[in-house]
Amino acid sequence: MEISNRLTYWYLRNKRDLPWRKSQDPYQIWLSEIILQQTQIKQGLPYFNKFIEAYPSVFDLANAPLEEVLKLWQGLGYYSRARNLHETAKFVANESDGVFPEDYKGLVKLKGVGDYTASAIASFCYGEPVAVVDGNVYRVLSRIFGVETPINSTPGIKEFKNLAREILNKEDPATHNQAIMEFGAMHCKPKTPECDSCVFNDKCVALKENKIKELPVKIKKAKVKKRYFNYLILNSEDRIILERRSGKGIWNGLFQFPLVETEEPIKEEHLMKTEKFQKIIDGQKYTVELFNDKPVVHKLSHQHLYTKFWILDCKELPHEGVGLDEVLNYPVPVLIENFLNEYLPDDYK
DNA sequence: AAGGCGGGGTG
DNA sequence: CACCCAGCCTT
Repeated sequence: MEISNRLTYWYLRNKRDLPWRKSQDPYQIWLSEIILQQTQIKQGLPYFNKFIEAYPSVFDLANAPLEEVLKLWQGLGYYSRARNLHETAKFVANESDGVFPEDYKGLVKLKGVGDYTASAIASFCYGEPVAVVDGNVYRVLSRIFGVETPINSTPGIKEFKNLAREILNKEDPATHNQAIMEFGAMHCKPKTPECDSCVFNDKCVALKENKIKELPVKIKKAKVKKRYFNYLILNSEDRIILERRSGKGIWNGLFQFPLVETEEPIKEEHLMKTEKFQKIIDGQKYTVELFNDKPVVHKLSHQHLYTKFWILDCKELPHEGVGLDEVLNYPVPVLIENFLNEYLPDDYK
């Protein structure tokens, strides 16, 4: 109880004023938690406001087309969150009268809702005494207790969940959970924690043993892969070809131009010999021009995409295509959006 | 148990 | 440059 009291004491004086903290509506809490998965509040906040404005209720979200939801989500990343969000909204609206499950057990069955998110909703909305463990909680607990078990190992996940349970204030789990996360985000920060003014600086094991910089321990993951993208912008009378990505890779459900991916950087002569290029150009006349002399490097967490945009001016498109005036209505990766903002004439924006 | 999935921000 | 972020899903 001692730890929870200190966290709450700190929290009540330092907490940020955030829109979802004014609400106990499971729809709003759920929406905020999905948006904030692996996402900092500063980045997620404008998206939360956009979504609440566009979809005030779970029925509004459920009735929207997936493409519209993806377009609103554009730029936030991890797009499976948006697809799961939409699917869960349809489930709650159509199969459950718009009522969310009212405990952890029911919540965790929803698509896109795991242990963390179910615990957050259950404690914030219903006061269920379940402990949240997110990146902030790992950091705070590992430092206060000096736990060196890797946070992304199976034993680590169990150990930290148990620790979080032990210190949980079961009288007010909502405030406790908010407090420990906010404390981790704003005070017990990864790089520059403010130990001098910390409410735990009399007992923090990491501080005492000078291990602040080493904790929490995390197992390193594989390094980034390089990929070489060549996008073909087939332009005929201000209409171009867009294709929808599908499958298990990046950007599933988003739109892009016809893509030639190669193992190595590629020159124009080689590009023209590729199967995809021949298929898309289909024997007709065209002129080709490289839009960007140096490849655009787009960095994801685990891939670096070296990208060239080739402008192909041709007589007709292989199919109807999309007018330049409506391209920006499609959900696209930031890489494509950035290109379009350079390529499109101003009157199309 | 391990790998994949975005984009923005920090030191 | 490395590391982090109110994690989850699939294999």
